Amino acid sequence: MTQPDGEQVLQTTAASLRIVEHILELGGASLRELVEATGLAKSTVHSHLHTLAAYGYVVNEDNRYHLGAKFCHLGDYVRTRKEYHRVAEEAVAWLANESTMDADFAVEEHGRVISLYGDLEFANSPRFLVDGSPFHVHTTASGKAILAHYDEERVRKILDRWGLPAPTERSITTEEALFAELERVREQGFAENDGEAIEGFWAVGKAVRSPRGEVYGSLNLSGPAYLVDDETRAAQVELLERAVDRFEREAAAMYRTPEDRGE
Amino acid sequence: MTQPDGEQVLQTTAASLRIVEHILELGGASLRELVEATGLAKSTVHSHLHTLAAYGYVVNEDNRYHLGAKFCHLGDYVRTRKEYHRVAEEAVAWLANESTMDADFAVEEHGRVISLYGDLEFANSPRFLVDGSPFHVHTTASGKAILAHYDEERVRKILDRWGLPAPTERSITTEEALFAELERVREQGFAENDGEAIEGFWAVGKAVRSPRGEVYGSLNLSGPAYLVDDETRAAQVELLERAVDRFEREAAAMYRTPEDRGE
DNA sequence: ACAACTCGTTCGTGGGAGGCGAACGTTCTT
DNA sequence: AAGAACGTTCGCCTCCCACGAACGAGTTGT
Repeated sequence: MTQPDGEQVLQTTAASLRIVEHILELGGASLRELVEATGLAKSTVHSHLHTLAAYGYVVNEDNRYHLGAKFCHLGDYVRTRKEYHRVAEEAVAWLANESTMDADFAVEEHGRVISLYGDLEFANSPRFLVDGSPFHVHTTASGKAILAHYDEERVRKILDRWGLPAPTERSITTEEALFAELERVREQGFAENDGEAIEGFWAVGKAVRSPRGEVYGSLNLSGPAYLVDDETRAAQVELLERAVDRFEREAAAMYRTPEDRGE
Repeated sequence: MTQPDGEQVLQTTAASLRIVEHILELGGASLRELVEATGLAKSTVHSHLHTLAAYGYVVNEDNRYHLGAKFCHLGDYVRTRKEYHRVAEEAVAWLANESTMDADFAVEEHGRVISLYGDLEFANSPRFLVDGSPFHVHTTASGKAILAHYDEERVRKILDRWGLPAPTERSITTEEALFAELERVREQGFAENDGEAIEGFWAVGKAVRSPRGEVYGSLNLSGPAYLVDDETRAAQVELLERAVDRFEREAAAMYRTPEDRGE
């Protein structure tokens, strides 16, 4: 769950947002459950829910509160907002088709990694059940792939904010190790993740960048580690590289404007 | 845009939510634009944005505020929350494949109709450009299909809250006309919409219900009115009926439990 | 059938937090 | 270099949120 940083935030709004996240976490909740989860007074939670409901962010189905369908639309809007969204979707679809693994495209936001488009089979399987919450950058292939192209200061800022929690034994736990890993990523051109976020879950990721070097996000292939040997691993990297290459060329073409020609 | 009803709502939270919706409407906005849109003080808007950003609901890309990727996850959660979501997705995919029209599945929430799953080509075309915001029940095929199975009181409550605005000349504008239309929908088993929400945009919808008669939502086919003649119209209805039938049978099988057998 | 319990809703009050305006910082423009 | 435009920070005053208590509805047990 997302924690607020130490700074000054509007407590009323923050309480409402926390309630939303508790509903998400609990998969729908009764008033009582939310009172327990938040530690607020019954009447307080009630009025938050009332407000959220008035705006359509929450629905009440026989005394259990759920998130409203409005989030679907907001989500769709976010997904289609970026100019490159068609290209990204196509890339993911192509990868999912060519590979036996899961494919997705993830972006970094506020120092966390979030999957924007994805064709996820394994991740949703009972064996792994990846919850939707954003991942820490240092535990994912996508995060490392993206961070490898940031300058050191930007990386440090993220680490300062979120730290280096270790969800598994293989997770990176020191800044030193992370910066070494990022160097390795830059050298080999892609990032790998062998059970660093989720036990037994493997992934490769490669950053997608604009001609100017800004990082859009990262294309990734992932699946159960036991399916991966040297051969399949090489094949996944090969696929990724082709997908990223096409993505970057198409995005570049899309952004080309008269002034670019002049320069 | 969603308006709060007259009741007492938490003003701080409400202001934050309104800011979110303004960002959506404006497709990303600067602080100044939001100050103008909301009428609040610069510093006030700023602190709202700061709070929303702290929780990941808003991102700042070079001084323009956008909605955060977190909405994608919340949206995905909402979409997959309902137990029938797989069945609904399959039904939409099947319809989209069989028909030349757009297919979608919509639900009623807080008196508005919202499309949960959809394969929308025409609706996103420049000619129509359906914005994501929820529709009024009386202007859509899905809304009418759903309302036809509600009791009169429930329908009146919705009308009292939202009224009967007329986005086009063909829109239904009186309660009387709407109730007559709902009666017709019940008789023929499906609802039709000929440019009542959007000029030149046609749709048919049919409610999907549980064995107990609760309405899950409505499956719909839609597209440009100029593509529709008597023959295609009949074909769409035929497809819809088959899809709804399968949906209902599969959903019923899913919910069948030992106790249902006993009763 | 009644009482006891649980859970959701409503109401009135005090104190803290949110909204405002002014001042400051920063980035472009001319 | 001066000015404008915009984002950010600060401190105070007022209002509105958070609380607790009382109420109502629905459920269980004996």
